[in-house]
Amino acid sequence: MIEPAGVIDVAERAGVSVGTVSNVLNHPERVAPATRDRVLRAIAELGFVRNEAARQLRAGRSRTVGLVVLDVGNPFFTDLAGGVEKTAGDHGLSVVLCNSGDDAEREEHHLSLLQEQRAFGILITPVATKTPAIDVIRGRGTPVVLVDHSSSARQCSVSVNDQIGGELAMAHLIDKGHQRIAFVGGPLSIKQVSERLTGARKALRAAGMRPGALTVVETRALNVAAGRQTGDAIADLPAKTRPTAVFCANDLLALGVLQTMTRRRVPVPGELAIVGYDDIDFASAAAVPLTSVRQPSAQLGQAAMELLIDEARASHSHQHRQVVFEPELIVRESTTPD
Amino acid sequence: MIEPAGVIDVAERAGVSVGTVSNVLNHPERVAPATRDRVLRAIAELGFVRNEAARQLRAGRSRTVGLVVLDVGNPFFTDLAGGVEKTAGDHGLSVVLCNSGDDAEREEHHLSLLQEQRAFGILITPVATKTPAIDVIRGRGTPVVLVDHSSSARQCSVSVNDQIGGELAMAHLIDKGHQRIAFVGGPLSIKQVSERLTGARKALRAAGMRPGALTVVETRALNVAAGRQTGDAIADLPAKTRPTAVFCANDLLALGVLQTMTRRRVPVPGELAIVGYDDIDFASAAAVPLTSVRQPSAQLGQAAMELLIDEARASHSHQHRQVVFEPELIVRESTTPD
DNA sequence: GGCGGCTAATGAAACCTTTCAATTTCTGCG
DNA sequence: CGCAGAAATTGAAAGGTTTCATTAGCCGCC
Repeated sequence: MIEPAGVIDVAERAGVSVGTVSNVLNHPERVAPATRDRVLRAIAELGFVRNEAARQLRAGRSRTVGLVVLDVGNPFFTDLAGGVEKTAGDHGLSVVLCNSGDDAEREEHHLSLLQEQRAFGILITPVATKTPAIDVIRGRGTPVVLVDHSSSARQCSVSVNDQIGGELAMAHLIDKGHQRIAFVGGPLSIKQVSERLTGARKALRAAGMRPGALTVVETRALNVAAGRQTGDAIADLPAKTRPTAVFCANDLLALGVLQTMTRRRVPVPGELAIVGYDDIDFASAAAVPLTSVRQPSAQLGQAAMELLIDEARASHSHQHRQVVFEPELIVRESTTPD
Repeated sequence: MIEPAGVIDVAERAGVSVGTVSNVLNHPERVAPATRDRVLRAIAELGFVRNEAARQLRAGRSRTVGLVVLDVGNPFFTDLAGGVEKTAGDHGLSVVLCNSGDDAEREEHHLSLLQEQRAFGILITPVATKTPAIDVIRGRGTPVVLVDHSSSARQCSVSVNDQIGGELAMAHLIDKGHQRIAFVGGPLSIKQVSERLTGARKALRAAGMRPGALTVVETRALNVAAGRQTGDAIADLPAKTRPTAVFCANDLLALGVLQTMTRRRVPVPGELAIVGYDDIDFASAAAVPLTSVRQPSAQLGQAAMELLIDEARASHSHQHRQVVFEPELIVRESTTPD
């Protein structure tokens, strides 16, 4: 293990000053080609690697953006992360992916780490609707963009209209003639979930059906395991009162429900139609391909990153914007009997 | 946007020296309780946030470990990342997740960023078997642990025995009476893929079958799309020469193949049995629940992180170790006709 | 030959924290 | 009351880069 070389060593070897070395690294056009080559050679010979900590200390701000999501296990978020990372890369920024796991404490922990790192900016799908820590961070001058979460005009956000998504899903089920429908999702404190539910209720009213036609089953989490559990609860109901369709707040839940139905030989969609949400890759590969509400996840990530960059670069003239995408219903076998 | 406060401001406000402030932050036991409280109050009042860059500059090394994986879209890797992150968190380290996407160039890019950040250590599933950059990094004193990749004694690694996994899968198919089997996976340059193939061939020999019984279909990638494509190619073959079983190098491929078969009404496992690899959550939720080779992904991550910490803390007395886990075959409907 | 105007290169200061040897303050005891 | 020893606090140095006001070097033109 050799002592790592610094700019000073490079400068010495190349016979120039440290300032010149720095210029070769950051403003190559300012230094004469001959000198530049000499410096570059010295860098290669010494195996010099720039110390990002020192650069950052001087710059006062890092080149890293934090992306805090609710669940890395959910392909929706990894797709979104893909969009973020691509756009970030195009602007010379790197991304650190943080998983809050829908836990406010972990979210807070990640946020403080990001602040200590003087993150360039933060993209976050917050656990709670009201997160004072976020305002504090923005108050300190770090741009923050809310992702998959609509918001007031006081901050930038990127989202998909969850009410419309809920309406699309519900209207589709009503259209197929279902009279007893269950909404499966939770915790309801998650905004996306409650909005989708609101949309579903709206569709119910629009169709002139009584509110009792929709039963809400609140789950503890939005993953496959919770779906399986809920599936069992539903399958246990007597066929007469059992819902004939479920609208799940995301695809993981839907896949869990579907899995239980398959195991317990409840025909889908014959006895139970299922609609999911997100249209992840696995939705179409499921036991019965899932009808699902598609969200433009990668575009969402891209738009969020672009907003963040705008807020960072034009900090004074920046106008907060709320970008809202439209979801799209993808109909598959889980709601359409052959 | 207020000027952010530094240790100096805090010291001034609390009426102590900067050294004491630093001690409150890093060695609270060294400072008298009364003083400590005064400093903590000043910190709260000023909204002081430690500057990680400066701390790092002084320390010479960061508290971040890099985890470079082949595909964040693959749940196997996100599960693995979960294990890594948990273990890292327990030791006060944070993790940055980097996606190489099986592209050597992106891998290299991530590695240089990690070096510039003076990463505490690096966990990597390398794209190529031979990656000189890794040796250079280790030579500079940064611990590196290979993940899901066995290796020579000259470095730490954590892996699951892929040959045995291949053998298990293949032996199972042979046991079910299949005589024409396809191996689907690629690029074969990925070690995990070629090892699984080697294991499959071994099982073939052990069963006394001719090598021609196994056809190798090399894919461009290990994702659902590649699986769908291969599925079409297989389904296009005349029933007489078509394999009666496929062993896919991972579950994403298997799900893709399965999806095509379902769409094209080729009965699974009736006309085509399918075995996957990794046993991701979605494998059991598939159209036909997938038989798959389970890997202890989270444990893998945990073990890798522990090895890394050992290498970092006991750098001189450290003995490189190769931890190898055993995979396990999970049999489901995709290979067992009712 | 001298001088203006230009490009290229210089080097010290600043960024903020941690460390550690040195100093001050406290405690208990003779 | 003084002193030894322990405990608490101090303050300057170090860590590696970037910035920017200066200085040096060069060219062409009067």
